[in-house]
Amino acid sequence: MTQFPYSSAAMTRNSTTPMTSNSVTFASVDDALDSFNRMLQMNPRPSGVKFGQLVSSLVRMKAFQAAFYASKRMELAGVPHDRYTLGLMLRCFCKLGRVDFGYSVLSKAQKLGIQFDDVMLSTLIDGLCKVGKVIEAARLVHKIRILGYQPDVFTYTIIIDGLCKAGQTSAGLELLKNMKEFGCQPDVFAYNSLIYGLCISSRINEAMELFNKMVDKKIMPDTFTYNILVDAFCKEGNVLGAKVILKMMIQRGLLPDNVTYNSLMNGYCLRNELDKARKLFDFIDNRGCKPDVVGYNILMDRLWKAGREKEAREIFSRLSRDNCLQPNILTYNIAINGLCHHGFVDEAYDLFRKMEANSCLPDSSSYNVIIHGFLHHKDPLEAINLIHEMVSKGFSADLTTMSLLIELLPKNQLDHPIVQKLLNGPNIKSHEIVSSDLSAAATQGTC
DNA sequence: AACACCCTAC
Repeated sequence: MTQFPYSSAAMTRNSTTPMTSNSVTFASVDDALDSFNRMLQMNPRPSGVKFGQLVSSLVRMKAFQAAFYASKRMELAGVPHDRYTLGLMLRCFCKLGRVDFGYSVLSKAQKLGIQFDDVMLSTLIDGLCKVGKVIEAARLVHKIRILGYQPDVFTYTIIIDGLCKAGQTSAGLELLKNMKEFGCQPDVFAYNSLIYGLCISSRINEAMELFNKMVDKKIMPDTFTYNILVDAFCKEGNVLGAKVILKMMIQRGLLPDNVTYNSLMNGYCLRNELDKARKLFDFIDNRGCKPDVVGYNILMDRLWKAGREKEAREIFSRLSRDNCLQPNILTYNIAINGLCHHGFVDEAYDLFRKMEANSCLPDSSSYNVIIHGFLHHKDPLEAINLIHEMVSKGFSADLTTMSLLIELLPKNQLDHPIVQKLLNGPNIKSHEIVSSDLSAAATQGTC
């Protein structure tokens, strides 16, 4: 095992990936940032390549905000960007939903005389799709083709995925034909995107046809393919269909994973078979393939909804006791919602306030859930304060929350100054606030 | 160095 030389914390290379000179893995985001801070203080400073490796490790941990900051600090410290670090920065912006800054990375590359490549363009196209700008993304593909870039199987798959998620599955199927005509062979990724698109548009029969077609073409379905189909059958309440797919999956030599089990558990719950769902949960637990956070979330939510309070609470505390698992934001939102619906609003509020300390910042859903709790069961005036707090943090109260507030608030409170402000003042869109720091960096002309 | 699946609020 090779040690990254700037780290005091224990650090491992990912044993499942080949050991390459530019891949380095940290145990946690904090470890990576500690290492980064040490590197910045060193004299002489480590090479740009080492900084690039570090930023890359943050990106692989999906710590995009941290990766962006690191990359920015590296730049301010005078370490020059190269094609690699600019590509990472672009990826961070796109993953954070800031394609606008993504474009500025490209112009920055141009200014620095760094030629951007197909990978960077594909990253940008994916960023556009992910913020719902599929048409702009498709136009960009057209434009780059004119400029002489050849879209490859990645680029096409990104657009197909974007079209499917925008509800344009038929256009996605059309693009599958077109890419073949352009000499680009679709792979398992492209088929998975389309099968997923057909499933979420309730076209499960066509999804199965496409599945058979890909097998005919000797493109081997993988775990993702089977998971998509298992989930689709489960959501239809057709657990028998789901089991057929599961059997096919196992016959192919693929093992069901947490995603498969979670979908099945969800399927049983939707059929009101909560006790198979529980059995399945315990079955996974006894198999060495532990339930993951999502599994806990699904089961806890369905138990709350079935009014099985004691069991729902037990699932939550079991998750909190598990050393390997961390409740995520959805865990809290589900628990808060369940508590509120059963009248435990004070307890829900305590949990809401504990989120931050447990390194889970409340999001707009957390606020909406607790505010609904207050509106329904307790004190509409307290709800006003919370709405004010959420808006001041840059989240928007959703329409349901606002209309519920107006409905439930005593008439003599409607002219409450905070209420008037909420009703008249423009709410700040969350995405404009979440990355206000990114905006600051952008307006300084540095990115 | 770019792409895919499972969980919340009405």
